[in-house]
Amino acid sequence: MNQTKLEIIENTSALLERQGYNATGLNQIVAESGAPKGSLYYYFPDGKEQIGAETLLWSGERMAERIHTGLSQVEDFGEAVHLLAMSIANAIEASNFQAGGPLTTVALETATSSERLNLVCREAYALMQSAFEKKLVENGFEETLAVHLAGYVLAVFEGSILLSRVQHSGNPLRQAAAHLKAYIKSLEVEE
Amino acid sequence: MNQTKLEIIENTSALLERQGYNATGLNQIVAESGAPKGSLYYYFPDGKEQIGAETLLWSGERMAERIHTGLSQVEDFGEAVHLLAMSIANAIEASNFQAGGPLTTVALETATSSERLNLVCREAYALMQSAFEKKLVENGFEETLAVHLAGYVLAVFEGSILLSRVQHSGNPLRQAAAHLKAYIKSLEVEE
DNA sequence: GTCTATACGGTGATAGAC
DNA sequence: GTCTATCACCGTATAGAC
Repeated sequence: MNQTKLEIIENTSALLERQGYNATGLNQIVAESGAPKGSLYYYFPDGKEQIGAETLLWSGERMAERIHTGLSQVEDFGEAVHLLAMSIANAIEASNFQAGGPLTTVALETATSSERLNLVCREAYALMQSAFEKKLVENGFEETLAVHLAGYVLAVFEGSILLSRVQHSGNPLRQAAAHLKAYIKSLEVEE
Repeated sequence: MNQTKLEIIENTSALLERQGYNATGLNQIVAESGAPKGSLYYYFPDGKEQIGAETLLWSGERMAERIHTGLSQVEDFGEAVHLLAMSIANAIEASNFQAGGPLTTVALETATSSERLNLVCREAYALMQSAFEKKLVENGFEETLAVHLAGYVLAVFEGSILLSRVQHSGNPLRQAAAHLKAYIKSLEVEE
């Protein structure tokens, strides 16, 4: 990918994370990314919606990677998920609660207002869910259970990250991680 | 509360639920609510932010009520939570995924950009969490566990409602409800 | 590929008549 | 209490020079 284009996407990702889609203007994107002002519509002929779509897909891929590498630190799934949640909680606090993933806010803003952005959000979440699912299968979970459980884990992460950002504290995420770990352990025993 | 003011708040609540805060304009609010156009700043001297704040608090109270009455249908907490989730899943589908609570989107949009709205979101979530917590205490859960567990339940609801809205299917919420019920049952046994 | 200038609609907010 | 008129500003998008 072109260097300028990548720079636009990277900076847009950060803006969407902080402000969401509707609050982020094109002027702000070119200002923050330092990209040539006249080249925006050259790289993204469809305008803002295309910038959003490409940014969200790119972000989803990076998030899935982060989940994958985070989970690979420990073999046991319950422990690995707990560790990952703790590291995210620290990162959210360090960012002054402006981090937490660019997807959630935009996904809600566009769930019914832009089909293009909605579809790309679905794909991004699917990538993240797959990362959890893969680790579950490695841990010996049966395939269909792994899919459902991965969706549940994703929901817990998203919900507790939301509460952490709103309450300006990493604790909701940390407590959710503890409950999630306990639940997964109870499933591992039964197998 | 005044009739006109209430009508503005009710309609704003629906708009925030569908579109979020930044996508909702004052013109749209007066159009949709049928309220006298000139009276907006009479009832809400601080403008849009005040409309948002009062709407979110009002919505939070109503959501907490709904949780309370929903949970009171069944005695057992695990069963009650499951039943509530199922009824929300149906409601979300019936709304074409435009429902799911006005808080989540606005809470994320304003988490770091408006202190006033952030504080009112926190209060709204606290009301909802209290509704879960109260039921847990009634079920014999120890106080501090009840608080933490209520926060976890709230996170699971928020996260899985998000996924349901994005994926245009009530299933993420339904599956999360099943996992949540199983986890709660495992805690009940231990007590 | 990148620039400047600009079109055009919509935004939140205010003033002053009634 | 409610209306209309109007403000200054910002949004996305486009045109045309270079």
